[in-house]
Amino acid sequence: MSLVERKRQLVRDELTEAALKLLAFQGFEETTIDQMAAAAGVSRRTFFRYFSSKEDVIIEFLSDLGRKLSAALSSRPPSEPPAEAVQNALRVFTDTLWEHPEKSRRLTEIMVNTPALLARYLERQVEWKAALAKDLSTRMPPATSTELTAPVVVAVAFAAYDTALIHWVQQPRDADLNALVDACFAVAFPPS
Amino acid sequence: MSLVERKRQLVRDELTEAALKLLAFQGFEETTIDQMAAAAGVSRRTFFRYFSSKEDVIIEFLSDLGRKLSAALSSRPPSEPPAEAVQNALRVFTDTLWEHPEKSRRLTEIMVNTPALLARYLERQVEWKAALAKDLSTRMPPATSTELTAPVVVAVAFAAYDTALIHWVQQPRDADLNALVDACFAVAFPPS
DNA sequence: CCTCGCGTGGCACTCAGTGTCAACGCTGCC
DNA sequence: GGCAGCGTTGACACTGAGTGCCACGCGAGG
Repeated sequence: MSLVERKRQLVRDELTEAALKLLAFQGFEETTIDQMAAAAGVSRRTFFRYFSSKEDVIIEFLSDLGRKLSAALSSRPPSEPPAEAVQNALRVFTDTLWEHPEKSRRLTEIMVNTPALLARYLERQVEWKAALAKDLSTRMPPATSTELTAPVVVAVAFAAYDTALIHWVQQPRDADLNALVDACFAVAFPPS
Repeated sequence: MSLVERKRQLVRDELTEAALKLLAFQGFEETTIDQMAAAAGVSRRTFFRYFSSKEDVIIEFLSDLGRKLSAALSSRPPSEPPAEAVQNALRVFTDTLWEHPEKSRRLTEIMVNTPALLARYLERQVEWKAALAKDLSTRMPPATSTELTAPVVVAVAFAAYDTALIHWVQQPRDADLNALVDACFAVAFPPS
């Protein structure tokens, strides 16, 4: 990584860190961009050169998750049943969180409990779902499926995952997300 | 309804109608509140006395749907299996749309295709889900269910419904929403 | 006739987000 | 060393969303 790139990364981290500190004891709505910028020692204008909106400071950590999700799905063996393939693809989500467990936990907590952020998250999810449904429709057994099958399976999988995520942040800090996800998937896709 | 109430309703309708006209050939983002207010012949300040945000002009039609949904669920017979009860409760959604078919179709189309509006819709849905899950958990067969079962069932039901809704607006104007919903539910809750 | 209540419009203000421009610093080249 | 080019930055101005405040007008009732 070049010098300029590392400098950019430094400012970026400074900004997110400052934002997290402020959000911790004020809310999200109560925190202004001026405050975050000032806390990170840059101007308001510079803030917008790193993040396109106030929500982005928090939401950014799931920015390339869409690509990772698509890649994960298409790398599943074609023989795998659709529901199972999506379920396994969604593990990259948990894996990504596991790279920074404590930070991910904090971020998810804030995200779930802040309507504006949750809305942005769900907004992104709509795109992910569309992409995954497109991929998945190519691997559906043509006999038993309609054009609705793939989208519904994807939507159901995300519904299960989100339910697990929401319950996770309401539990003690060391709760096991994977176990919750598995439990939710077991309800959503009952083993027949 | 008293005189003042009818006057308020008149302004309200004027405002939504004006907004819809403007949104039709400009986008949502491109339409300003000043324009809507001016088109309805009131001041900007008055606009905010009727709608709490720009999105509200469009989203408002599903304002008391949450209450209706909860009522519908609790009026389902206790003997009904949970998934079926939620599915049947969600029919009030379609029924509400059916009260003004052509208008509902337009509104839904705009809503689904405008990220900001879709986000608001999903935001509301989060609340509805929480309420329904709470209701539903009281009618779960205790033997086979955990505390996750009710939330997952509700989330899956909404996932199916939303998938139907999204597909509905991509189809010809006279497409049957009920048929789509039933098809999506059949995938989400396969008859065992 | 007066006044109480309410809907309204106007005004000023904060904050999010964007465009523009001039200054600064680094890098490479003469 | 000086200079040109390029990217980062900060300052300023501007639009649009959303809110608080106050003063005006109007109908209802004493």
